[in-house]
Amino acid sequence: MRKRILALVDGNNFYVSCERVFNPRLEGQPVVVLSNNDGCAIARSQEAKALGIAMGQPWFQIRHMERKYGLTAFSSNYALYADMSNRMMSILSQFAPAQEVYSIDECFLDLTGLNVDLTAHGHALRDRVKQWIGIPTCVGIGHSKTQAKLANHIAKKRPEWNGVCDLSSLPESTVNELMASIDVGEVWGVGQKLTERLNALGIQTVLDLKRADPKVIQRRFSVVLERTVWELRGIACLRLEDVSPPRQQIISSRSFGRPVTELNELKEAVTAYMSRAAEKLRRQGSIAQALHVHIRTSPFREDRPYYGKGLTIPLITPTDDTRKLVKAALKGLEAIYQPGHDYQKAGVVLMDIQPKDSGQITDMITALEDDKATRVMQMMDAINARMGKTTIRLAGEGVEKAWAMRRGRVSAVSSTRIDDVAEVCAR
DNA sequence: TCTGGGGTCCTAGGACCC
DNA sequence: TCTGGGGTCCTAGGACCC
Repeated sequence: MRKRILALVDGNNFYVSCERVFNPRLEGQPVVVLSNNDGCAIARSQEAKALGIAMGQPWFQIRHMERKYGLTAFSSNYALYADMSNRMMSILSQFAPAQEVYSIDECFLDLTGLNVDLTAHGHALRDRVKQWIGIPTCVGIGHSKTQAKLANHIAKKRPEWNGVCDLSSLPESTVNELMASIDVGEVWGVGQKLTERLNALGIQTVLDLKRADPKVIQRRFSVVLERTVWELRGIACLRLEDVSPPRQQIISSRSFGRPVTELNELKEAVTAYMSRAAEKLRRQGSIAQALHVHIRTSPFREDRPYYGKGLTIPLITPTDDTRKLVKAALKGLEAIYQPGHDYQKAGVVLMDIQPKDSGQITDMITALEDDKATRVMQMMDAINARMGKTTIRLAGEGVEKAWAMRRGRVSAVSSTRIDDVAEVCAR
């Protein structure tokens, strides 16, 4: 059987690169993008990494670097990043017969059977993305997803590769040398806990893991890690998922901009979060038969007792109706709410998700009601799609939204909103 | 003062059944 | 006094990823 050839392409410091496209003065400067609520750094430029800023580091710990080192920070602007991502994925799709969009900033490409110089092909797609949308990328190529991931890591960390590393064209001995020089913790699927356990067994490098006995790994760890061993050896165990399966659960949860104590405000937040989750549910043509609602105080405050609780609620009949889902979620919220706490976060999860048109047997009255509800929801979604999110929403979401998150440093959505384009041009 | 959000998969263990 | 064992289903929690 012919070996597969897979590439992993990803945007370097993707969110930061998106901001730089519309603000070229940030080139060469330390830049971070902050999480929701401007809580912590979730993307860092090379210069920011060089300052020692860690992934996920709280903003309050690094904000002094603004003055000291000229650090620039942005609130996350997901509308912008999603739009840039779509453009990037669309360009990359031209370079391979099959593509799996793996996350907002990376995709796998199936290059099997392509009669080209793979390294040259990698440089060509990299140049195209840079030229057309201004995003720098790196390309890793190998015989499996895990190899492609590893190759991408090499392309990113070692400048001598010029952003493209093709393990599939290298002699086995060279690949092994590279693998011997990389910690096992860099392997896709090996996190902190597994690294510790592997190290305890004397498995320190990627090569050590590649050479481990798959059966022993399966017995002492899991079938997942056994698969990783085969993948490192160039035997592809993971398929390219070019059609994205519908979500099995849909989460909507957020920290508040300030502590919330009143049940009424929590109700507003849960109503808003469930509304967003239900929109996603309908967009993928599904219904949910259970939901989960949770609230908690800040786990970082040592001066107050922690309180967190969640409740899963089964629904008698599965639905995609925002009103029914909100009603159930609020009932759950009332059951877990305790007065006297400073709540910091709330969230909802839609679960037991099924396709809507699965041909379930219902009685005629239920069918008529469902039909009416479907039309109401369709109309709501259509209006919101045209006029902007939350143009029409449930009254329970509230108007003031004093609990809403802080986003003090958000950039303009330069690629999609015409008002913002004007703003960028006026700079 | 200030610490993200959204996912997947696997495993262990309990409940239940025969 | 003796007090099974194996299979299946479900759930909670762990680990990982970006």
